[in-house]
Parts: sequence; C-alpha cells; structure tokens
Amino acid sequence: MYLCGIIKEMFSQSEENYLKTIYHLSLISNKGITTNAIAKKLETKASSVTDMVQKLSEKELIIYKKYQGVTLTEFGKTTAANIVRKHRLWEVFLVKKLNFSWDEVHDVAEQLEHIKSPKLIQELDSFLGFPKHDPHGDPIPDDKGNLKISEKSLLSTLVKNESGICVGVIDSSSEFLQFLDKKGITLGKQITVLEKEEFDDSLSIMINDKKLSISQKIANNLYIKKL
Amino acid sequence: MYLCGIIKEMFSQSEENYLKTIYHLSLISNKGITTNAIAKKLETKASSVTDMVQKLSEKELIIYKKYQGVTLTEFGKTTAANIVRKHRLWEVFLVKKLNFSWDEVHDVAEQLEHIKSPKLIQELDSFLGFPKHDPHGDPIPDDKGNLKISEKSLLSTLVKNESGICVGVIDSSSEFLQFLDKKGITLGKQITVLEKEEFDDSLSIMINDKKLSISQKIANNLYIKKL
DNA sequence: AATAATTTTTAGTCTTACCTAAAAAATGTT
DNA sequence: AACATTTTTTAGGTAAGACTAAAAATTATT
Repeated sequence: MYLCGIIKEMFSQSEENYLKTIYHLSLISNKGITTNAIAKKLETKASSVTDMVQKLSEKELIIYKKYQGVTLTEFGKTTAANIVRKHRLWEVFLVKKLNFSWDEVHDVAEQLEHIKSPKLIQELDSFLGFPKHDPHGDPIPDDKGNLKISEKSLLSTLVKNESGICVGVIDSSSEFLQFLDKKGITLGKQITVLEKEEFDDSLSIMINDKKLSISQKIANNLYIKKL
Repeated sequence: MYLCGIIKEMFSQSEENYLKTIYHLSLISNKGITTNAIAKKLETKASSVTDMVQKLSEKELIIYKKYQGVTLTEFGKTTAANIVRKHRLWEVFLVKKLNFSWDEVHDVAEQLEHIKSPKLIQELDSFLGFPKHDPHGDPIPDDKGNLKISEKSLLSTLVKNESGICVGVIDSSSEFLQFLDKKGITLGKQITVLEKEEFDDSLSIMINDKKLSISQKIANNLYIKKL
C-alpha cells in the first residue's frame, strides 16, 4: 500500500506541511524561524513543533539548534519549493480546467500537493502550458525549485495618479477573494489611484472605467505591478 | 491542517483502502469476505485486519461477526463505490489528458482516490466527458454508487470463428498491459478466434489484420464483448 | 468423534504525530 | 543585577495503524 522504495526521498504529509510552513515563513523573515511562529501557522502546539523540528533536522532538511529557531538547508529549500510548486500547479488546474474560482482552490490543493509522482507534475505543468503564476498571482517555482520574485508593490504604496496592474494578493482567504470578485477586482485588471484620503488612509481608485473607494485594509492586501 | 468538520463523512486513507478491498472481493465472491482474504490483498497481517474490521463495523460500513467474515452494508457499498469511482476517473484523466499509458496509472490513482472534494470529482467527470469506463475497460460507478456490469466474456470462452471486441482485462499489472501493447492488443480492437489448440489451450486469433498466437494465460485475462 | 491443521482473534509492542504539564532557557523590566 | 515573563524544550501520555506471539475458534482429516 505504501509507496516508498523506488522514489528518491519520501516525506510524510505532516513533514511536508511543516517544511512548507517553514519555507513560507523564511520568505518573509529571513531570520531564524521560531518554534512559536511555526506553531501559530500550523495551529498546533509549540511542543509538537519541537518534536517535528528535531526530526526534520535529523533528515537534514533544516538546521536546528535548541532555542535558536530553524533555517532551511539547500535540500530543504528545494524540497519545500517542490511542494509549493505542486500546490500552485494544482490550483491553476482547478481554476483553468475544472471551473473552480480562486477562493475555492486552497483546501483541495492542500491535499493534492502531497501526491507523489514526478511524471504527474511534469505532465500537469505541460498540460497547463507551463504557467508561471497561480490564480492568486503567486509565482510557481520551476522544477529545480527556483522561484522568480517579481517586482510588485502593495496598492497602499502607490501615490496619487499612479497606475498599475493587479498581480497578486497577500490574504487569500475566501472572504477576501470573494470581496474582490464582488468589487470587480481580478488579476490583470488596471488600477489608477485617483485620491488618497489622509484621515482613514482609504483610496479612491479607477478600475473597469468606474470609480471605487477602497479601505486601507484592502489596499494592504493587494499587489500591484506599477506601470 | 486536517479537513474534517464540514464534509459529511470522513474516513482515513487506511479505512478507505480496507473498504475498497472488501468491495472488490465482494464483487467476486458474494459470500462473506474472510479476514485472510483481505490480509492477502492488502499485504498486511490478519491481526491488523481484525482490528480494522472491528472499527469499520462500529462505523456501520460493514457487518462483522467474529470468525464469520464481513459483508458491506448499503452505506459501505456506496462509500466504497465512490472511492472506486474516483480511482477510475483519475485513471481516465491520467491517460486522456496527461499522456500516461494504461500500465502507469494505477499507483498514482491509488493516491488520488483519497482526495476529499465532491466538487472536484463532479467537475473532473464533466471535464472528461462523463466516461463510463477506465483505461482498463472497468466500469466507472455513477455518483450514486451504481455500477453497470456489462456482458463480457473471457477470450478463452470464445469458440472457433467467434468474434468480439476487447473491452477489459482482469490482470492490470504493468507486465501484462505492456505485453498486450507489444502485441498490438488494445481496448476496442476486434478479435476473431481462428483456431483453438487442444493440447495447450492456446488460441490462434486474428487482430489488426494479422494472425497471432495467444497462450491460455493471456486468453484468461482478456475480456471480450461478443459480436 | 477425536485429533490435526488452519484461521481468526486477543494481548501486548512499536512508531508517528499529536497533546498537557512542568522544567529550563532566553528575554524583558525594574 | 535580580526578578518576572515569555519562549522553548523535556517528560510522559494518547490514538491510529501497523506488528508478533499466543490463545481461541473453526475446519479438515483420519
């Protein structure tokens, strides 16, 4: 029943989830990732994290010294990137081929990312036309684990009369994404900042040839590629 | 991390694998399925089977009385059929969309069948054009768990000068399927029995406008729909 | 029917991945 | 610097799902 054997390295779903979380945290902080930070992200207890972190360290996926947080090894980094790659490719599949909307894909991709089959991912990538971004605008790592970070800015950093294209979101919860849908804000759309309100940091923007008022919270969760 | 909650009934991968195995054995024997039979199929120990069978019984998926084997309840039957449905739909996907050959799909489908998402399967079914058979000719249960058993015969039961269409295999190991590929025998092809040899029960058949000699073992693993 | 062989179950272990509670280390505050 | 607070680790426990070895039930054989 259990695969193992032939396939080069096999990690459990749990190990993969920890690894992915550490990877995501590393992209933000670039310092050592703390036990508590991992526990919070995974909604688990710090003591469970310590256990797992010791195991991942033995498997040389991360560097761990007691009380000092963890960092990914090169091996850990490419392994994690590969899981993220699978997650994002599956998201593209769900949206492009199976009529999922961008707020519905996460939980299913969370399961699909653990499927073990190099050929599957290779073929899926090709079937989808080698996409470079997932439905939320996040870049898809290549098959070596390299991730191209594009120059993007938060909408909140644009000044009056600046324009840009929506290229991604930070918060990818259903609630936020559905809110954007409702407002007609989708990736690829052009936005121009018409006005910045001082007292509440809200924005008046132009999108779809219409004027729209946008709160600070929204502007802080929407990535723009400046024009 | 773990899904549960919203989704109606959640079974572990292990529970699903046992259930599926019992389902497959039920289709052959229609008597009570023995502990040993399950153990053999799953390559596990009889004692492990006893444990699991007691759990499945508590969950009302099967009827189990000590020393008397198990049978599926209606609930167990539809649950199992649904797993088989997923397995076979994924196999179709792999062959039709991702260039897998029919001998490569099993292990990957074995993983994919455990993905929990009713919408995923519904959309996949539609995306594939509501296929009725998997790449090995096995019928795909409908979304209610009903399985249409088509009238098919083993090639070995055909008599001289009878003809039929290849519609399935019993043994779906890579070795057998690759052997069939090599001989040019694929599903949908027409076969005519030219001669039956008494002494070794081999067959002389006509396929692809060519004469071919087929051993008894092959003829016992190939399903034909008579013309 | 008695005994032998097989099958199935029970009892007790092991591993993974989680938990709680308490101890130890690091950090923050006066 | 001494104390309080927070973070992290350790120690010990639980549940799932596998295992081995031994006991119990069933089936087969004489």
